[in-house]
Amino acid sequence: MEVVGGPGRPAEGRELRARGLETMHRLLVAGVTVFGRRGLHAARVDDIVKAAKTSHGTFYRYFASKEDLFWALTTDVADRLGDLTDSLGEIGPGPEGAAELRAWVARFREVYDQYGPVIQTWTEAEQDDTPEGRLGADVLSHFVARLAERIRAAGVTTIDPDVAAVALVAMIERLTYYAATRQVPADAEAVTDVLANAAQRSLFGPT
Amino acid sequence: MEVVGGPGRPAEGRELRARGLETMHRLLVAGVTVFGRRGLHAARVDDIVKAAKTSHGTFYRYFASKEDLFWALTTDVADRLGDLTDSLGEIGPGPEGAAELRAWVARFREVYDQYGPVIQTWTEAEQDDTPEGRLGADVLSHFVARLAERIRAAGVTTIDPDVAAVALVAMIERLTYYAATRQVPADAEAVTDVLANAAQRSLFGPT
Amino acid sequence: MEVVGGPGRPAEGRELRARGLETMHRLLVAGVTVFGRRGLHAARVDDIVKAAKTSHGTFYRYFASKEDLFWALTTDVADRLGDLTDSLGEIGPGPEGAAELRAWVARFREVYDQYGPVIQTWTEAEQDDTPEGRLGADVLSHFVARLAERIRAAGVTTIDPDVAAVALVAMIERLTYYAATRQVPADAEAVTDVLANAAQRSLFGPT
Amino acid sequence: MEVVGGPGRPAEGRELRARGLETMHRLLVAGVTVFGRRGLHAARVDDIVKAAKTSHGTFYRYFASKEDLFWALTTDVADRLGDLTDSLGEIGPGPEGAAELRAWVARFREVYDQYGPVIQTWTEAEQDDTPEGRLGADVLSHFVARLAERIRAAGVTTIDPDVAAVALVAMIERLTYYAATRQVPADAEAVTDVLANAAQRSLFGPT
DNA sequence: TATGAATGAGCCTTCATTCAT
DNA sequence: AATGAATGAAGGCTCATTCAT
Repeated sequence: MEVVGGPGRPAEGRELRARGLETMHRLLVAGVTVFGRRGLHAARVDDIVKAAKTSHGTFYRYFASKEDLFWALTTDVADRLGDLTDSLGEIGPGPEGAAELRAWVARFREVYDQYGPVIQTWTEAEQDDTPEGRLGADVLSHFVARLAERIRAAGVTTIDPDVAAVALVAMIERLTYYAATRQVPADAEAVTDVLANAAQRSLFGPT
Repeated sequence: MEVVGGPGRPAEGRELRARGLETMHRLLVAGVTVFGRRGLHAARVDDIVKAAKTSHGTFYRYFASKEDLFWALTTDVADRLGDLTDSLGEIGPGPEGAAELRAWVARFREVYDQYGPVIQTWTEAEQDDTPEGRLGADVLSHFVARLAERIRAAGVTTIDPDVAAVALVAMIERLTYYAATRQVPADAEAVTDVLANAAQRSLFGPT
Repeated sequence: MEVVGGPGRPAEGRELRARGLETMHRLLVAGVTVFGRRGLHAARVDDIVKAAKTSHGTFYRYFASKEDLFWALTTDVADRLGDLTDSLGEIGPGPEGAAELRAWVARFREVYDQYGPVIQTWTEAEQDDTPEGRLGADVLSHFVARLAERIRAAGVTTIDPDVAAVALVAMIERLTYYAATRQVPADAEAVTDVLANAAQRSLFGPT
Repeated sequence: MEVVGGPGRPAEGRELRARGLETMHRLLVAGVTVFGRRGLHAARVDDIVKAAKTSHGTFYRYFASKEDLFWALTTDVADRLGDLTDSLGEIGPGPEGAAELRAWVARFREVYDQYGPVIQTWTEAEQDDTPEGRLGADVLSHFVARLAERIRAAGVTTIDPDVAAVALVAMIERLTYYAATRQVPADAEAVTDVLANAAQRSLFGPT
């Protein structure tokens, strides 16, 4: 569960030296862990700070609030999922389409391995009605819309593409979650196979 | 979003007169609403009490704590889902199987209409490690196991029944959620159709 | 140092029973004391709460913040000073004018006995630029303007009425303060005499 | 608002090179500004450090604490006011006395122009009960006592010299403050005239 | 049975001060 | 001599829960 790239921006426009950068990175990683363990509301800044082996004062040097850290992480995920979304190529009933779908699901899982806990927390009831609170939902909407477009492009007519897209994303997200948290007795590959398979078959019938 | 039957048990074993029953019922209903709007942690007793048009003191006459109310609701849902689980008959590639599945999905949606917000909150990270906290997860596990059993009984071998069951439940739950919260532009019937359809095709190929 | 009338309004529009009213009153009185002892910024809610023999939670039932309590007190003083301002009758070189002025100074001292600490805190540097922060300054401005008007009406020309008014208010406020805090070895009557006397002589020459 | 002479003593007894002196001077000036803007308690070291265009670490090379800086400034003002106090010559009903008083008020204003914000902050409630905290009050007391002595020496009997002295100082300080902060629509000369005039007339009758 | 006032532990946030470079 | 990162004690505020009426 390592956070690799995430730029992350300091509260104001300060320039950060290597040390500061490292500290902020530790906080981001700790955020993923703690939000994943307790959820946004129940997570205490104290937990995050302890996980990052730093102090309260330091936390607020880099993030304006607990929520700010969460949004920073959300933005990171949004970027990753945005890239992922755009990377879905043509799908279809044939083996190439199946391979494409499978590769895509595999890449989704990679993002999930890093940011899963953040994504899960998006569903923590109704992140209020602030623009930031809706960010998670927006990312998912965009994600779904793109998939629907691909399904439509593939000429699927036996099923409503929009609804199907939601259903698929739901399935992928939840199952990946169960796999990541080991609530399902199957390894990553197997789960990816099942997902790609089920998706393919739901859309196009048996391969 | 009305809570109809809910057994409802007072904090201790007191006998309740009509008025008390009424008050408790209002609290249960308010609980569903408020937990759905804000999640377990962010929900304030004050919100619930206001929604139920009663007072703090009264709340604690009926429930030992905020969590107690939540568990009461969870138990209600558990009962409902337990019944639902057991009601799933034989499924298979034929039209009878498809009808069975569709009817089952439709019944699931009924429960979801009443208790959706509670079910969603089950996913709020890490309901602690108390037995009650795990109740939600347990209910879902049982639900999934039963479905896996039915899938296995139907002779499906092209796909791992356990994994497939998780995937289906995930899909059903999430999509019903989107439909219930109107995040998906399709009416209840359409969504039920898509779900039953996709499930059937994932498991048995095209109908 | 007793706060008598001050309506004081609860955070929202709650109706208050006798007990609540009494608690709020204790908080207002405690506020005067503590703000007077430590100033607005250095005063801790904890101090106020202890002085009022109540708890943190209770404090926030009645006031949204420390500043809110302070503004409530400021509003009270503003009312009192507003009344006082309007009550200044005709002044002039004769004995009636002198008597009027003396009575007015005496009434000022009464207000000061109750709310002095709040008035002093108004001068705590630049209460920011919020409307509330400026309230204190505004009250004083109005107070001064009214006095200037009376001076002008009395036909004083040897001295700029506006400047003279500021000077008088300054003198009255500070000296009353020193008297109230016993930093000056003279009793209330003596100080009132000196003030009325000095004012009268500054404006109209010796009596 | 420039701090010119200020002895300036480093935290310990270090010798300071030109650069260090410069830095310390910038901190003293920044202190006057910031304390004036926000008061002693609300002023943040961060504000001062930013205003002086230096860093936290540097601040503590020169001053042991925020209060230390404040006391340094207070000591400076004390010196200036001490000189001023001693410079008040004979006053009396005649034109020489009037001229003396006027010149003295003008000199007071000069000090106030430089250190006004510090003097104002002296009134911030209860500078604790430390010797340093009382320094401001002590300076004023001494100032008042000296003036009272001069009044007594001038043979004034119609008014209590001690009380009159306090009243005059209060008037001078506040009015100078209003003039310095432009809360009064009159220029420096005019205010000085009014003050000298009012003082003279209060003590000795019309000139 | 119901109400609303009171309590206080707990969490978020700030900021004076110290430390490492 | 200077910088900026780090620290942690304090203090504001919230909210679950209890109490008195």
